[in-house]
Amino acid sequence: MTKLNEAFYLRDQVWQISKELIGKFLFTQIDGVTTGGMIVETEAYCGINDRACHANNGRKTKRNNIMYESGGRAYIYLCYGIHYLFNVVTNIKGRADAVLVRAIEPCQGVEVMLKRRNHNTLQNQLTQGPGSLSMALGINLSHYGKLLTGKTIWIEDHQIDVEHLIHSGPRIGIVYAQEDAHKLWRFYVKDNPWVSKI
DNA sequence: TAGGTGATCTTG
DNA sequence: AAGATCACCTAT
Repeated sequence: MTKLNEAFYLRDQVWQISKELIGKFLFTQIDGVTTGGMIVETEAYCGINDRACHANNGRKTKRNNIMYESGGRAYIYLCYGIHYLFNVVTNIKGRADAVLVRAIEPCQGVEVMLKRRNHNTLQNQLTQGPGSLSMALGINLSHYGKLLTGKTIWIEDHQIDVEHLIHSGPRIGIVYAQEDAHKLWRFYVKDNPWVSKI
């Protein structure tokens, strides 16, 4: 039950970190209420040479500038005008890598998550897909840039060994990325019902 | 399967 | 300045 420390996030090779985040636990604490669950699906986005990454070709805007800071912070952005997507910034300052968390298996604060999502009963859609997950956890732009070593958003290691269950495939929704669209940088727990449907 | 919604990029 | 695109989700 230890919170991942800064050193975990400061490393290179974001795809490795993306894979290691499977089986870890993502939490938020908002208004005294903790919500969260086990990460079951992630995608790696690798700096200026990855055509699918927001920092591709050195792009740096008001939206993505936090990607260039040192790892261990939250990069959150509005997608399609509606959904807030949560990413984990990794690598040292100046290297704009990030991991998109795409799905969690809920374990804490289910009642509050149901309310945030306007759901009555616990179903897989509650935290399936990056937009849904963020809404369930109450993540929005007020969390932009927050340190993941802090008390609002953080990730814990519960010593669960899922490595043998992790599969990989191409990332979702990035067909425009040409040859990079074929990279196997999406990681997920095989046969886990909380993983998003393609 | 279409449409909502807004930041960013591209085109003229 | 206008138009296209986009790391998505929900209800037809």
